[in-house]
Amino acid sequence: MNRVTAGEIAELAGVSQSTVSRALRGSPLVNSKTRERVLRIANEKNYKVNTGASRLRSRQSRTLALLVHDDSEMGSDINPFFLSMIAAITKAATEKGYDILLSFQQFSENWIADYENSNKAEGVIMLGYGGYTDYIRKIGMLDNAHCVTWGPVIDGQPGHFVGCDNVHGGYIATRHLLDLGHRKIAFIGDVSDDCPEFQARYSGYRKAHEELGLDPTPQLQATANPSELGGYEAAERLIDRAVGHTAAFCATDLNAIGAIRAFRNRNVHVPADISVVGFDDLVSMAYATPALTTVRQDTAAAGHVLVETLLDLVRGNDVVSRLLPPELIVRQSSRQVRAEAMAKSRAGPRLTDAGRLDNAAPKARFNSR
Amino acid sequence: MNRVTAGEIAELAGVSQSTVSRALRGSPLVNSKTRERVLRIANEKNYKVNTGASRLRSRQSRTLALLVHDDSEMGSDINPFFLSMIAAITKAATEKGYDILLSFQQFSENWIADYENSNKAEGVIMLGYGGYTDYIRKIGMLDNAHCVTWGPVIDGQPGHFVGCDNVHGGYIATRHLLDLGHRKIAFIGDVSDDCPEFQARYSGYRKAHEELGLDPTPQLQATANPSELGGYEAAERLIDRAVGHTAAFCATDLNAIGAIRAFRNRNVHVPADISVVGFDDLVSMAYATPALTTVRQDTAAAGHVLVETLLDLVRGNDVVSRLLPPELIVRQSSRQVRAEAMAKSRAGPRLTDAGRLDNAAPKARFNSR
DNA sequence: CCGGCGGTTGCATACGTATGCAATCGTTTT
DNA sequence: AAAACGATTGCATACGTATGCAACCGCCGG
Repeated sequence: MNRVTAGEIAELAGVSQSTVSRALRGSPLVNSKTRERVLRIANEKNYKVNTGASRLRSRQSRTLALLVHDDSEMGSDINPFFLSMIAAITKAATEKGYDILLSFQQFSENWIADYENSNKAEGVIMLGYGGYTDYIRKIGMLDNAHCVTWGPVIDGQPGHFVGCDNVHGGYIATRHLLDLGHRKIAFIGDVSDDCPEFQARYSGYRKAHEELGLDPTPQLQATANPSELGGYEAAERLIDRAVGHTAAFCATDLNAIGAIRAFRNRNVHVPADISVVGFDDLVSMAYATPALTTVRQDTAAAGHVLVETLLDLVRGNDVVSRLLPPELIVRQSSRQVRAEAMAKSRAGPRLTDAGRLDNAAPKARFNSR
Repeated sequence: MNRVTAGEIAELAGVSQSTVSRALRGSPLVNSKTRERVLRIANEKNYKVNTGASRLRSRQSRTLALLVHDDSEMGSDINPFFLSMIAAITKAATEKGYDILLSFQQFSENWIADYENSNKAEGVIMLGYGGYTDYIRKIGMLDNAHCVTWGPVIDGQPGHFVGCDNVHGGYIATRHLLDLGHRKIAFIGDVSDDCPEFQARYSGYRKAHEELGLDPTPQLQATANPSELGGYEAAERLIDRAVGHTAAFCATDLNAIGAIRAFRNRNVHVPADISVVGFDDLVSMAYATPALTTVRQDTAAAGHVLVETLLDLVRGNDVVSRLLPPELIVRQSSRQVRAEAMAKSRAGPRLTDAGRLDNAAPKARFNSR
């Protein structure tokens, strides 16, 4: 516990407490010689400004709350992508001199107001509340709500959002597969209104097709909740439909991992028989077998933009929702379509497999990020 | 910003500010009828206690700092295991009514004192400071340092540590391989003084051997820093040594993933030719190919123990360092040793591989955690 | 010589809460 | 009936800082 107060530092420095406060906060009112002396003594005595008093007097907390949606009741782990975002956001906030109050919460009505009413935080960043965008938009309409949400950015919508350009992400992923010669490309992911992000990825998928005058049948779309198991089940349904797909674009990396496992179980091998592209670029995707071609979201950039946007909001500046550009990372799960593969849409016994293919493939680049 | 104060609630409720404060904090001095009325009004007006004032007056912050070592300058991502720990710790703190202040920091001398001097936090939990255990032990000697570190627990050492029982973890992993008939088991991991955790895992590895009267040669140990690449390089060295190992116990899951990739590149297949066991049970290890047999550290339990230990410390109670029991999770990367494999220690062309083995193996349990 | 001005400093105060102490009131004990 | 007691409430204050305002000092221009 700190027993040293600004008053004691003042006494030691032969000045008043006011001057100590001003010196520490970098006020131009203080003579540089005085400031130097005060800082030296404060440092010697290991003095730190008492945050309680500072917050009370200044009515500022220099703290941002980071709310991460906790869906652990659904048995699923926290999405690794969010964990990467947490680190990025925290570092960005630290750079700006702000602390991060971390919380994993179930959804409830009054968080934002609570954080600000109690002066625990000056603003809130929300992560993983895709299912609650409607409510968040409502919150966003309140002028005094300092809240930025990582999520779908929709033109003209109320509220403040920062998100990945999912349409473009879906586009480059699909375009990559089209460029490899694939013409029957499945889409694995939820395209319902519940998941605007995934809808956008699907929309990019359609856009890439339309550019080439193609019109993918709805049969090629398989709904999956954004987990590994979701991808697994969706891929099974897809195989049973026998639509002749030679590639699959999955709305998330976890979907992709699940789909690859389902394909393998049915003796459909990636990338020999089918190419797979994911979305997110989770850390471990470079380690998967085969290493996953995917669309990377730049979490470090996202962290900076989220924090800067929120601080603008806090300062009363005008703020616009922002889209961040994703990037295609080509690894080993996607390759040129083979004529024979076009014919093979269902499982059958095969001798080749992922393992051998790795060796047969051109020397794989080791992507350890 | 909260314009509602306890005084205003008091006026509305027809009581004094003191009574409001007491009612909100659950003091037994308040009549239950009065308390009810105060709570109702406070709720209606969406009143929240101003944390600044509360902290100043009570000299408590009801906040714990969570310091995560940032080694991003070394190009490596944050260890996924720590990310899992962060979530667990935060949830445990929330249950106890404490907020978590999250920070990713380079190592510096004065954190703990700084957090407490400024009354930002009542205590500190440190994650990922394996390389600084000596310094942390010194800190631990200070009576007023409220700090618990996730790390190696060593009998009689000063300071407060909570950690996994790495010796036992190493033991059960190795014992599992021995039970499968393996007799030449490699150890991949750093056994230098820098990494007491890994030393402990190695010690468990030796203990399992000694129980059967075996004495693994030092040739079977390959040093690796705890990354995927470290495991990759160590495995390559191991293969070149041609010591005839049929199994490998890796100090971390990332090491294991890297090693499996290196083996595959040399046409040594897991688990056909060699069994591999990891350590940590990262979320994605169930998705790896083959799904990794590993030693799980229960992060949820770790979070609870860390928080409870720290709170005990804050309250001035006696505290003992605690070891948490790890658990062996058997998946597909380990299997009974084959006579022929004993002879084959170097790479040679093979037709079988992980993919086919998955199908040949007894129906693999899908472990999605 | 005086008024004034820029550069520094100190004084006094308020931020909103938690808590020791005194006060009040109704009830029980002697 | 007086006294004592328990339950409940209000009063008054201090926590440590940030900041408006006044004060002070040295110097310049008039």
